Formats: sequence, structure tokens, C-alpha cells
Amino acid sequence: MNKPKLKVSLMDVAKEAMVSVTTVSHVVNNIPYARINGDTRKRILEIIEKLGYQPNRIAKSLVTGKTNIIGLAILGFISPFFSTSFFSELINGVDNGLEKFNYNLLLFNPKRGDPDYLYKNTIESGLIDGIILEGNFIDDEFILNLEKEKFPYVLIGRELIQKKINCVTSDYFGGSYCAVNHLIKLGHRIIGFIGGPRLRTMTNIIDRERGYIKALREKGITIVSDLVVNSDNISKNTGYELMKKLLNNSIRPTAIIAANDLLAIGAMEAIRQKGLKIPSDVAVIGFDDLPEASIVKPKLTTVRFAMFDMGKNAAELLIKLINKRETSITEKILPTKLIIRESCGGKPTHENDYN
Amino acid sequence: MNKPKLKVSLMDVAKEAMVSVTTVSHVVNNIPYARINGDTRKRILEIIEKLGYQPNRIAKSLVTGKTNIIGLAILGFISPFFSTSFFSELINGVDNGLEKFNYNLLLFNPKRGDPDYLYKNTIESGLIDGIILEGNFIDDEFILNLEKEKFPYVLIGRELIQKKINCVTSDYFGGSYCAVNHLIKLGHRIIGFIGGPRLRTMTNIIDRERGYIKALREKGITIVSDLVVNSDNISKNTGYELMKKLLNNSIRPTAIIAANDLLAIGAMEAIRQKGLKIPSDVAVIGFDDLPEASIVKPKLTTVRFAMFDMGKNAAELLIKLINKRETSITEKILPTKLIIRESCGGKPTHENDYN
DNA sequence: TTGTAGGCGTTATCAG
DNA sequence: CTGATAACGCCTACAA
Repeated sequence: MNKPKLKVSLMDVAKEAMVSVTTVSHVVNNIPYARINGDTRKRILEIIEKLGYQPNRIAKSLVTGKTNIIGLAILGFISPFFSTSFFSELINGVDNGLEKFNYNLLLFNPKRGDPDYLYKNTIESGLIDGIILEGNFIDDEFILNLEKEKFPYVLIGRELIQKKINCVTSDYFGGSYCAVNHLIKLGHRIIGFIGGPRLRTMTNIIDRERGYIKALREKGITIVSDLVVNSDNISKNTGYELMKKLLNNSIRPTAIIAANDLLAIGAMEAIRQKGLKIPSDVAVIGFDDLPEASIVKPKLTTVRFAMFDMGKNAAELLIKLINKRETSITEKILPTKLIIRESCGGKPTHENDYN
Repeated sequence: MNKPKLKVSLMDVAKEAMVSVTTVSHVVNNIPYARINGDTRKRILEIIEKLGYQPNRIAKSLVTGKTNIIGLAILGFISPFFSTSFFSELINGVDNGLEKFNYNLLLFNPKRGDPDYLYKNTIESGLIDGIILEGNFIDDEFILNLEKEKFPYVLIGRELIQKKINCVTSDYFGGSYCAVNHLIKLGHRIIGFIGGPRLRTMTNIIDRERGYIKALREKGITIVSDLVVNSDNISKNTGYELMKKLLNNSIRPTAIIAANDLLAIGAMEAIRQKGLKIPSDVAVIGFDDLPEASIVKPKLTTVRFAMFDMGKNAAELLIKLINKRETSITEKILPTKLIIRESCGGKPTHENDYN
């Protein structure tokens, strides 16, 4: 760190080295076709070091039209979902995927304003080269517009029903299907489902219900609508209330699966309060595998999906898209995994429980 | 959204409106001293709308020397600490503070490379206008250099021992002091302390121990070194091991305070395994108030500090610094709060338990 | 192998 | 009230 002058520009280096800015630019960027004289290069490098020259990214971006920044838009930082550790896993994954390409990450909370603001302030203003979108509240229209404008994007954690788009998501359907099958294998026939909001756009939530339905159907078990409860919310409290409702049914479920761990944990509270034992009276399976899942007693059996990997894959895909190394619409669906703990029967999966 | 052409520039608008770019720029930016003719302004505005013109932030930055982006550097996304919800609270707070100033947030994981990389790639390259630093692993030297170079920065969550710098942190010392006093008031005299790493730079961890010491001293209780255990790690497992050590002492503590909730939760496990009851045999207090604290049984009494507020305050301070509306070095210490639940005695605080 | 010069889209200065 | 024009720092034909 030699006396970093206020602003050292290419020109300054060029003057000091008595060469043209072109030459300096060439050596700075290691331009292959410009084969600089060894001596000159060495001299320039020394002067760069001496002057503490650092290329100005803004100026560079202006001419290249690329900023090497991508946006990550997460809807509603503040929702219960994102006070969970998914938040950090997602960001971490994205960051990890960006790293080797030397891209930076600009974080948005589109709650800030309308999508229009997001669009104009960052996308149209040339600030970012591409965007990763997370969240169920992003309009389909917004995404379709990105597609139409050929602006690089990747949707994370869900798909669009109407049209194939760039996305990386998890096999929520399969995860749920697998979990319910596990319950059936354990002998359960009356299985409840505690769901989240049933918004049309929430394919990731809906898929869990679909998996549940499919597993039951396949075994010839009747779908009882009273055994499926939903709510707009996905908090512990909601799980608690929904479970109470379930327990007041004329037919009491011997097992339930919840659309996420928070709901499941709330449900467990309700079960206990009713004087019932988990898993002997009611088996419980969650979805997400939050850190809380391995803290609660009994430890929660749950379906894990890899938020980190989703982030990483999305970042990598986005960069391919930006560099046009991928030109067709790409969908990637990551596997989920049933983590067997104590809240339903079965042989425990050996897992690092976030110790 | 009218047919956003590939690139509509000021010049395009100017031509269409048959005025100069200057004039267009004036109306776009609402320059006060340039009082544009009402008709002209209206016409220009219409054309802007029609053409879908959107100012290019990069070009603007190049001339103004400001990007309206600030950096948030969080050390080690992947550490146990940051798989907690603090991560999202911090980011959310910062974002919230930035919002009204129309600044964007660039997120860094300085683990990526040396601090030098961070410095050159973003600070010296002119990409960001200021930076917020979180984490105990940032060298003091790095911060001092920022100060020397007059680059706007705010350190979050800790101070520097050697020199006053811009920072916003929490009263960890007071929080710990207060918690231990609470235990003393409940009649405890043999109180253990489960600490984290004792690195010199970790003022926020060290302060917790200092608060513990002070509270005991004030009441004339002897400090027993065997009652203070430390480790480099801060995970549940560590808390478990450390507590086992504590319970094997000749004098058994009737209460313990841990430097964070994860340690406390691990400790609870060890206590239970020893056949002891919480809080009757051993009272436990944590630090942080993670969501886990209100899930574990018994619910954990803990010291809460406001990560969101720290983030928000830091952002606001940073922007003042950037705009030179604050020129002297500023320290801000936010209060902490003892949240009384079930893991030690006392009247429960009424609190929203993240339901 | 190296240099000249034009241009990226804005803002700022200074005239008129 | 409005307009030329020179920066901002860099890249990149095209020339030499």
C-alpha cells in the first residue's frame, strides 16, 4: 500500500512510464493479442505498484457495458420465513457461486417499493448484469418481462406454471411424497397435512400438498378433506392452531406432515397440550430442516432441501446466461432428503445436527 | 413500460425534444437553479416517458464520483454465528437504514480473499461510497487505514481498544452485568461463566466476561477461576463440553451464564444428562436471544441485543459520514435487555416469543 | 509492439 | 431560461 494518491489513473501511469495509455491498459488487462515488450511490461508493472494504481470499475463499466455486479432480490426480508437461517444459506450459496467469476452481489428487498422501482433503478439503469429472484410474491409478469427483454435472470425456489423459465428449485413434490410414504410404511393410514398459503404462485408450497396427495392415492388411501388444513400464515402459532383444529376432528390423525418446520413445531405444542405423545400417538414430520428442528424435543423428522446449493446453482447459471454460454431456458431441480429423527418412527438418519 | 429501446440516452431525448442535453439533464434532476420553461419541461417529460428513458447510473457515477452503493462486509458467513438469524436481522436493519436515502447494498464476504482484495476491488476501485464492517476477524489495521484514508466506514458490533473509531455496538458489558446481578438477586453465589474465544479483538465477547466479573466483585463474591471456562468455539457442542467440565468441579455452580445462546443450549443438555434440573439445580442464562432460545425447554432466559437496530444505526451513521453531515468520530452503544423466561428464576418478561 | 483518437452517458462550467 | 463543451477514466479500433 504505497501512498494511494487521491486518484491515480491510467494516464498517470502512462506518463510516468512514458508510454501510451493503451499500452498500460494492455498490460493491466493482460490482453493476449497485444504482446508487450518484456521490459516495458515490467516497468509499467513497477510503476503501477509504486503509484498504487487501481482501475476504476465505474469507468470500465461505462465502456464495457458490464458492471460485474448481479442483484439478489429477496422478497420480504422480514417475513417469518426469512428470519430463519435460509436467508444466510441462500446468500452464502449465491456468493459462493459468484466468487470464482469475480462478481459482486447487490442485495435487494423489493418490499422497498414497487417492482417498477426495482426494475428502473437497477436493471434499466445499468447497475447490474443480471438478477436472481427469490420469493413467492414476485409477479409472474415481472419475470416474463425479464424474459422478453432478454435480461439475464434466474428464479429461485419456484417455477412458473404458465411457462418454462430459468429457475433452480428443489424437489418439494418428491420430498413430500417421500415423507408421506415413510409414514405409510410405518403403518399410518390417517395422515393429516398442515399446509401454508394456497396462493397459485406458491408452487413450492403447493407441491408439498401434491406430494402428499399422490402418496396417499398410490396406496389407495382415501383423501379426507378434513385432514388437510391451511392458513395464510406459516408461523409456529399457526401450526399450533391448525393442529388443534385437526385434533378436534371426529377422526384423529395418527400422523401429520407440515409444510414447514415452524408449523410442525407449533403443531407439536398442540399435540402435547392435548396430552398426546409424539410419536406414539401422533407422528410428526416437518419440512425445511431449520436449526430449530434438531433442538426441539423430540427432535423433528423433516425434509431438508439445500438452500445453499440452490443459491450456488442459481449464481452459476446466471453467470452462464450473462456470458451467453447458456442460451436456452434452463430449469434445475435439486433433490431433497428426508432427515429421520425422533418425531416419527423409523431408523434415524445419521446427520450432523448443526452442533 | 413503453418499448424500452436498447439504450435511450439523454441525447436521444434531447434530439426528440429539440433541446440540448443540458436542458434534459436539468429537468431529469430537477435542478433548482435552472428554471425551465413550463412547456419545455412538460414536453421533455412526455418524451422521456414515451421513449422509456432511464438515466444510466454508471455514467452518472463516473462524473459525480459517487455510486450510491455502500458495502456491508460480514466476516465468515459460514461461521456458526451467522447461520443464526442475526444475519438477516443485520442485513435487514442496514437495508432499512439505507432505504430512505436511496442507497443500495453490496454484500461482501471478506473470507473470499485477503482484506487487500476487498480494499482494492471495491474501495479503491470506486465501487462503493462507504462500508459497514461486521465481524471480529477484521484486522484493526484495516480499520485504522480506512480512518487514515478518510474513507467512510462504520464498525458494527465491536470497538477498537487502541483508538476511538466510528462504530455502533451494543452494551454487552451492561447486559452481562445485569444478568449476573439477576442471578445474585435470586440467591446464587456460585455462578459459572461459559465464555467464547478470548481473542483480544473480540471486545464484544470479552465485555460479557467483564460484566460477569464486575457484578460478582461488587457483591464481594470471590472470583473462582475454575468457574470460568472458555473455548475457541461457540457451538452447542462446545457449550455441552464446557458445562461438563464445570459440573466436574469440586464446587458445583448453582447457576451459569453463557456468552451466547448456543453455548447455553449445549450446557443445558449437559446439565440434564447429569440428572440435574433446570433451573432448580442449575439456573442458566444465555446471550443473544436467538429464536432457539424460546423453543428449547425450559425456555431460555437470555440477554437480547438489537441486531436490527445496530444495522440501521450503522447505515444512518455511514450516510451522514459520506455526506459529511457528521465529521467527528462517532460511537453509538445500544442498550441490551434481559429477557426472563424459564431457565432461571424470576418473573418472566412479557415478550413476543417469535411466534 | 505501441500510439492516436473517438466514444460510453452524464454532469458541471460558463456563456449567451 | 437554455446551450456548447469539457471533463470523468477507461477501452478499442485503427494507424504507424
